[in-house]
Amino acid sequence: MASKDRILRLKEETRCNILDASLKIVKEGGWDALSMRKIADEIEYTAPIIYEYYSNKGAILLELTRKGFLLLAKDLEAAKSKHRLPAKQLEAMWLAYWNFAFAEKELYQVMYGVETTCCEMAKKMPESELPMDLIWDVMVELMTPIMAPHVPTEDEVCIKYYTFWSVIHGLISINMVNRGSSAETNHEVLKTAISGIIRSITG
Amino acid sequence: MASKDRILRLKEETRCNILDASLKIVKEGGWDALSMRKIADEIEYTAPIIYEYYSNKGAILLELTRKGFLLLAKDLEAAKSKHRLPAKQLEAMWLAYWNFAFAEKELYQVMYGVETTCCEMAKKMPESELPMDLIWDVMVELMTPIMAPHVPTEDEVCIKYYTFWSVIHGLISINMVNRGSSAETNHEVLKTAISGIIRSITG
DNA sequence: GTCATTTACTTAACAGTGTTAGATAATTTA
DNA sequence: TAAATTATCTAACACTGTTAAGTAAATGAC
Repeated sequence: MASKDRILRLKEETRCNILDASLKIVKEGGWDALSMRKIADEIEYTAPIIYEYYSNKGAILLELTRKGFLLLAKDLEAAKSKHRLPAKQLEAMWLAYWNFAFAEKELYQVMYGVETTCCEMAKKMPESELPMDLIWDVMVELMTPIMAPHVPTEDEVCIKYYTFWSVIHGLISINMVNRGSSAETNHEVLKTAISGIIRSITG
Repeated sequence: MASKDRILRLKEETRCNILDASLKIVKEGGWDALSMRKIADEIEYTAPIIYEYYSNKGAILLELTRKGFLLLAKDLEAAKSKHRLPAKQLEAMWLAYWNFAFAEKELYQVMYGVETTCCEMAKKMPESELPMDLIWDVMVELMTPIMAPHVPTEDEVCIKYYTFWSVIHGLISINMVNRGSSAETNHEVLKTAISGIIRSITG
């Protein structure tokens, strides 16, 4: 029954190919260009086949966001591991977050609903794999020592965390929509914001 | 030739009706529900008629964003006029910005490309009516005295302004996508962020 | 008032979308 | 080899934005 395994492996492969094809199409022609028939073309099948791997187009987008968050989490972990001091780690992580958004622009877009449909989608995500919940724990762990000697309540940490997140995400999305100001200015804003918040957190 | 005037007035009215109908449809069924045929239905015409008022669907969205920014600008002006101290004015304006985003959720979405298509659109906007350029002047005027006695360079003001904007917009969009945390927490974040930045600006 | 012209509006169609049902070809099982 | 299962495709449905051609109504000139 080794053939069963081979078939299962092939199925897993086309499942993956569908995602790859989708991302390729989006990278080439934007989110509007993404259609079931084009995906099918790319993987050399006809459209209905896709529905044996994903229940609908939304499921594909959902899987792409899942993939995106996994990648982001990996990047953040890597950034953290490059430093020892919590403050430095935090700074490196948010910088990595920023870099990810532009390196994987299309993924970031689907992750944070730069599209209405995705917006609805994000709300349908199972609690356990919510966007930033994965990273939340790590961040909180970092922020608490930074705020020492003051021992923050959970609420305090929460507020600081959301502020942090907002600054970065806001900067990114304004940059994407509003074609932002110069790259230098942007990086300046980013650094100012990060160090400013870290300073405001430091006890 | 008074009939000419009446006809022109009627035309202007249906032009407006198209926008109203669009907004109504979006408010009832989300951005996905918006279609030319549904708009036509709403204004009791057939679809092709719309193309005599707007060259395509994108033009309708563009006009909606324009309308949105005008409304926002009015709200901000009103908020400012309620205070005398620059710091208080600035705070009130950003609070008004926040309130607008949720009171006119659909407009805010089309304004800041919570949709890919809109994203592209925003880039096509004529320089003169760029999203925040209208408000820019007012903000800068406010920030300079706050930063006194230090006389900031244009770059410094720019960076502070962008930081401000990012915090608020980031908070809003994270809230919209990620169904945010509790309303109290959010308001806390908002106030913390606003007062924090104002404090960091104050010379 | 009649006729020609313009304007207002509709119907029909094209090419595309997501999605489903039914037919067909290929493979595996008995 | 025959039956049953699986893989795949074709055709269709109900939409989408958009355009071209046709029809009815209002307006103009004589």
